[in-house]
Amino acid sequence: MKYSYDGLKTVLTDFNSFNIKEILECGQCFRFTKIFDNEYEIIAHGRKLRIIQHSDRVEFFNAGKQDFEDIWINYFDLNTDYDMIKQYLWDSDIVLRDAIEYAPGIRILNQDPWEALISFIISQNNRIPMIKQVIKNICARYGGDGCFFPQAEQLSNAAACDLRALKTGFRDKYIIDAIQKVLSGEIDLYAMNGYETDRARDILMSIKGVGPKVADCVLLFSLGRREVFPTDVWVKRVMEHFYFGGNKTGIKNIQSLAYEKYGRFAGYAQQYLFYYAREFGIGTK
DNA sequence: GCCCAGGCACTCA
DNA sequence: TGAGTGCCTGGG
Repeated sequence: MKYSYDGLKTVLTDFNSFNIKEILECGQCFRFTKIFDNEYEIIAHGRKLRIIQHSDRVEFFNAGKQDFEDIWINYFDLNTDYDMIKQYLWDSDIVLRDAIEYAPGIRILNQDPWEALISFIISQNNRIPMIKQVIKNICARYGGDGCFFPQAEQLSNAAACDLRALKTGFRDKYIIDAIQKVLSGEIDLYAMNGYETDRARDILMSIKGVGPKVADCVLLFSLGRREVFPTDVWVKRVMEHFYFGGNKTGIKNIQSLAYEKYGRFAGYAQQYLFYYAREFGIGTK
């Protein structure tokens, strides 16, 4: 990886495994807007970033050298060797090869834990365009002038009916519970980096409306736990398709198989599989 | 009008 | 302990 700042933008060159479309549209984040093919606006960590991908370089607008080093390198997981990970997964199981080849530019973003928690609570029993809209509504109402994702403090005065007016639906009470647990200090998301994964998952699941799937998404996408394998309906379908002859099976069977086959890289495998499954509608016919 | 979507809580055997 | 059911909302 090489990068330089030209006074207007930071330009990333000599990179591998980076495709902005695949990164953003593999289901891990919600605050982005497509401007053109290979051009997106992303809002994260209190910044608005415009990003344009060319064949030989990626341009980060509104990102000075300091922001790039302090925020975006970590956010885009640029210090992780994806070639090594893909090679490991490629060797570990033949089923993954098509999925990796189909979207070799996927990366797992390192998002803010609070934003990830609320976003994935909203995601349950919901569609992606609707999830994006609800998050946008919350940011517009509580995120200040920049419409950034509001911290728990900024949401401290929100009542369930206020949230419901922003189209959260029945998830309003879940968001309220998350706000209360964080504000009271009962849960400190930013202290969970040092916890064992199982302990962190249990703590997350003590929040109303947070089950295994939402907890695993928070662990994978914002707490760096790349060994977890969030198993939503798409991942369940694709796993049943590839490993269980298209027959229904339980989440536990799927996850234990994933840990067995993909090991500490199960989270990455999940992303390749999810993207592949959705693009081809695997298991829906 | 009905069905369903990137789950979860709740109820009841 | 596991299966069944209802849930906001809006687009097909």
